[in-house]
Amino acid sequence: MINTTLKKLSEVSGLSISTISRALKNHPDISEKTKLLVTELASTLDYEPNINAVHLRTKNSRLFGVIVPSISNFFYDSVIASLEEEGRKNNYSLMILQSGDDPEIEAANIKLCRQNRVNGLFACITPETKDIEPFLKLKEVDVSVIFFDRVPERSDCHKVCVADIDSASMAANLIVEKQKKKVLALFGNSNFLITKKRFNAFTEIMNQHSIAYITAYSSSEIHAEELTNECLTLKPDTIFCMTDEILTGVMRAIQKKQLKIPDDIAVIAISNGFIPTLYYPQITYIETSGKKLGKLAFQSMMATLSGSTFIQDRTIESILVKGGSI
Amino acid sequence: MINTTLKKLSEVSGLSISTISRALKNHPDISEKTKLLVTELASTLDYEPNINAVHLRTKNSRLFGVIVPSISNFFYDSVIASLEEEGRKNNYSLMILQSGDDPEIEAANIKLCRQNRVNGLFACITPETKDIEPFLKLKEVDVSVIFFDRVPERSDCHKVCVADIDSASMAANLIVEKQKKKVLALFGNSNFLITKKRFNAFTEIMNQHSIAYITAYSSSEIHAEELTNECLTLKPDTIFCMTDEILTGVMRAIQKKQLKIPDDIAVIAISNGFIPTLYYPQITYIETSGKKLGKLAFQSMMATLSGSTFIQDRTIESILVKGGSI
DNA sequence: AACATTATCGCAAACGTTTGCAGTTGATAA
DNA sequence: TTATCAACTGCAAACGTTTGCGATAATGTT
Repeated sequence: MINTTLKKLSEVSGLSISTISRALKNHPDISEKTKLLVTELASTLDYEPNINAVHLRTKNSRLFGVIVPSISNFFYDSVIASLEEEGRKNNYSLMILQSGDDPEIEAANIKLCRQNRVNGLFACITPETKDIEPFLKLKEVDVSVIFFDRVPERSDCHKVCVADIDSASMAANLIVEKQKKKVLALFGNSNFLITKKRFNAFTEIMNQHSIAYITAYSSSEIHAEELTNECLTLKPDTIFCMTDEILTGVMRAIQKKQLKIPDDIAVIAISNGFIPTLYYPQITYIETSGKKLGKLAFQSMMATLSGSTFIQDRTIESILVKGGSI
Repeated sequence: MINTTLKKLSEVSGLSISTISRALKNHPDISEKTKLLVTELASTLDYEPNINAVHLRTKNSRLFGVIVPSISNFFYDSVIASLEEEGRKNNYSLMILQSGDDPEIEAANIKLCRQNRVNGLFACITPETKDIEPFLKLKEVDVSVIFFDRVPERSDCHKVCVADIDSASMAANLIVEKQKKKVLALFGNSNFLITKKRFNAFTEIMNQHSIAYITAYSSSEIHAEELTNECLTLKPDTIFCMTDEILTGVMRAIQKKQLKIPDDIAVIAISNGFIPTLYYPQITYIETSGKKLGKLAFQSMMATLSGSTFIQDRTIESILVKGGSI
């Protein structure tokens, strides 16, 4: 059997298609009697509007695209959840796309957004994205792009990020406060602007207080674990982890070596908040909330959609969540 | 500016809309010269077909809906990733919907699937879903439904599940093998068929070998932690965790009490594979692979889509992954 | 030269909606 | 009776595609 359409409702009821259409959307031209008749008929026949036809006709998809590296990620998970929640409130749907950090898939995703005539796009770019022209070209067809988390360096686009400098400073200052002497600091992908900023902020404070430190970059759990194993020979008293992935790798190494936290070694991380709570004592971390980011990104989107030409460049401030790891 | 359409390409090139359309899809009626001209024009004007119009006209969305409780979940994450991978290969898109285990949102999601004219639906029902008629009604409009993981009890629908009885038996048998004497067994939501089956399989083996056991149900980390704290006073030598959520709760309690694994207490879990690797020693677990489930579910979908009337009822077999926790 | 064949291409309808405008009622007022 | 008005409802075009069919021009065949 085929789907119920306005035409079918029209045939069954004897009313015209336009009357049916108007009755279903509570148009004042239609009498209450007719409305009741039509809505009842529609529900018994399980009528659902064909959204393709609606969007084609109205030229409004009420759809946002969102491109993330992967949905299997504590941080992007919560960003998506938050975007969806806001979207639901405002009657927008989400088309979730994963880039896998592959620029080619990213390009294909942008194409999908165009084909689907999204009203807006939330984008988190890959480490290898050199050319953001395809994103900016979307503006020509009236779709606004909000970059989030991993954003291009140029200033003529909307951005929403978690605190870069502040979060690293907070971690560094806590290390200072706890009078630590030798720090192993592990940072994420060095291609990202956020990594550079955090690196600079962190090391600056270390330098100011003449705290010895070793730094390294790592983008995977396994690599972080290996790095930790190597560097533990240098006897650091503290390890700083810029991401959840790094933290899990570091913790594997620490646990394997049976080191006691925080006595043998202290740990502090920047995290979305789940992983640190799995250990005992729980890991002290600087929270970078995906939920807050999603909410703010949505606000920016709504602002540009309602005509604001102002370039949005916002930051989520971090908070310190104390565990017992330092 | 507005999007480029076939009409616009037609006006610019002087060719008819139909010729443009056929040229772009490499129709044999069109000469190579014309094709080249059209494709070049299309790419300079950034033409992307309006997918709404295409779907409306062709009556084929090449879209699958997938309803999960939440995408922030190790298991459903990997199911989705797998479905997407298969979908990409077969040129299908995914509409990802979260129910939040709320039957009302689930109903709204089904409605969305109808509106979007999905070709098929992968559904994981909520614990409170009593009436699956809305799902089955989709068959009337030619969309096939594959239930996965949490499935209805009735037999007239397609299902793909992880091993229920086997995975519990494997865990139980390992406990027997290790000559454990007193087991705390924590199971998930008691509404689910899979929980009942695992419960029965597990307890049967315990009974056969006269092993003492305490059982309880838990659906959250916090509750699992509380339960563990209470039951630890009974001095079990082993804890069995049916889900990752339970495992994290149990581990919190164990770590807080500073118990040594596996000497003070042994732990064994049924898991998707990530959480058990975070601890040291790593937790021994029965793997229930979301990736495999996704792949199999997709196969079932393709089978029914290509006309098979055979009721698919498949199971992913489990494998034992040894850690050092028992 | 007359005809058949092939290679190209265009016309127009259809998919299911929405919506400006015009048409049809019935009642009321003059 | 006729004009006026309000309350309803329908007509038809448009959104951007796809596709069966028919038209035209070019080529080959006898």
